[in-house]
Amino acid sequence: MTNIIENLRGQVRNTVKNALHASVLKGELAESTIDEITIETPKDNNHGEFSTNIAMQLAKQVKKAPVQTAAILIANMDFSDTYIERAESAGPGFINFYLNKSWLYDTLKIVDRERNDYGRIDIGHGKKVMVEFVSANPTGTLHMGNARGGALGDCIASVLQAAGYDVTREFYVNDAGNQIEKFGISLEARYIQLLKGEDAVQFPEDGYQGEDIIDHMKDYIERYGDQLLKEDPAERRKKLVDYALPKNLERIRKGLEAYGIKYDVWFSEQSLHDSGELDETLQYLNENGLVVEKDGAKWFKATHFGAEKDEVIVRNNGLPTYFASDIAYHRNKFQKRGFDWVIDLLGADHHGHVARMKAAVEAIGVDPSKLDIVVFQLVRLFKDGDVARMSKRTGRAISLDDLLEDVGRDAARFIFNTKASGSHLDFDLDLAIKQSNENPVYYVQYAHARICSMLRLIESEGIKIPLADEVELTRLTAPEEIELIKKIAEYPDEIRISAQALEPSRLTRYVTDVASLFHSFYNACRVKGEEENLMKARLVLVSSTQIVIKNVLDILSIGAPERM
RNA sequence: GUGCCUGUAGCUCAGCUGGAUAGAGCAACGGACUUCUAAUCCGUAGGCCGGGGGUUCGAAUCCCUUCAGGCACGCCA
Repeated sequence: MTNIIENLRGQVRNTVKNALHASVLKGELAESTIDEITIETPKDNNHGEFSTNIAMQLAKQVKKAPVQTAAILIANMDFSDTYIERAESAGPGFINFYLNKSWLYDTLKIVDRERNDYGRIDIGHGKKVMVEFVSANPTGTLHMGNARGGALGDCIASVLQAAGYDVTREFYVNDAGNQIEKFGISLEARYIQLLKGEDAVQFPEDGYQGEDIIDHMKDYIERYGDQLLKEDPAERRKKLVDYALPKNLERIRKGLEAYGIKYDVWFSEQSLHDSGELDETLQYLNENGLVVEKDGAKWFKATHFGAEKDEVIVRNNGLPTYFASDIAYHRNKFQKRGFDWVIDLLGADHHGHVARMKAAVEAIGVDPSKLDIVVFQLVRLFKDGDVARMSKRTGRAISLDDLLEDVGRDAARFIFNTKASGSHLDFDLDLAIKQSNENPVYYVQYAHARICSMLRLIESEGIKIPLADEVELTRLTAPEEIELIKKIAEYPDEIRISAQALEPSRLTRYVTDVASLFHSFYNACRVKGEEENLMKARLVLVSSTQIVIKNVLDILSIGAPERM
């Protein structure tokens, strides 16, 4: 639960703040106001561990050149009880801070103490947050878009858990409304076609063309025969939907589970109709003057809340729209179930939903900042060097099941989390399948397996992996060792940033960096066979690296193999 | 036409709240296995940060404009 970097940053910030006070008190600097002292981490090692640009920001107020201000501040700094060794003015007026190496050795002690919990922080304070993701129509199978949304949503949820939030993963089941109608009509058409021939009935223009619909009906006929031919059509469609829908849902559930995703709640849209919550919501909006009638339909005045246009919530045939259910659904999330923060994941093709959903949340009296909608860009699939166009209409998309079979869960989850959600993702199927160095997931897993192998060998020779407190960590001085420890120290802060940005893709990059620094260390330094104290110190470092890699892969739900 | 996303090395992408000399992986080229896993490492090369303006001590980052690609603009979800 220790964020090392954050603590150090705090030390630096306080040092600067105190120096600023002291300088003003002594009359060396004019009084000034500054919102916040920003402490940044320079990318160049020669610039120390931390730096601040305060002297440049202050230049105008104190009417002094930044370099001069920096010098005054440095002269007034007190480093006692901190890890800071020295501060230097550099460049146009930066102040760079150089730390005493002991912070690195203390880092290894923290990792050793926290073990599986290393990296966990508590910025969430147990706040209740829901992450709703995938929520695919149960009328068909899962496709590449769902696969990206799934990997992203699940990892966002895990990162938030690691950051101290109380997280609920939820799948919204669209088991009501228009698309279920279409589902029924499609099933019915296939049912009749299978029994009476292709030409017996025309397949509806906007029906679901997928093979799975036909398969469902083949199975149904096998079990129950043709008795539904004589049935009233509405009743017939209902029976077919009642048969196929649970099967689809079960298949979706199993597919996602194989992908490493387990939901806490499967929430039924129909339940909002049955419980009366949908009607209540419509009534609430109506009573608050947020509904207008036009052309026989009822519209929600989304424009009142900054949206571009109003939205139909009840059609002129009297049926509520999907959007109406979604308002009731969010009312349920916030008000019935008391979530403090709700995160919805949406594919870019639904980004039009963002503005109206925000408006709707405000309309039901909830602070819209409590709703975050993460819009992720669509996936372009490459195969044999060409774009493999996926078409939902013809049902020829690559399914999640295909993906898991061809690519595997680890590679798929890793690749989907290498890109920021906002960037378009090219998924190279051939590369993903390849078990070679071109495929980044193996690079990380290999580092882990390599460490496990080293530790196994050492232990087989009767040497115990020592505790960090028992060894001379100051023996670790090689640049490869220092860089690796620094990277390990960053982990808790990396969790913090990933959680705040809702970007787990940072973690795949982070863990790749750890692996890379480890491999460099491995090639530069030997462990087994070294002088005993050095070997022990390195064993602690190697073991810490293993812990960090394992912890990150756990968050991403990617396997950490002990052998490869 | 309007709105949103994206434009950074040959390819795929990082670049946090504006900071110091723009990074990584892959591909290319040259090296390293009698020693803890070579699915590895070390090195070389590769750039008008789409273009043009502006804001300021300082811009890949912020603002305006323009070009290119993706997506969305329904009483579908």
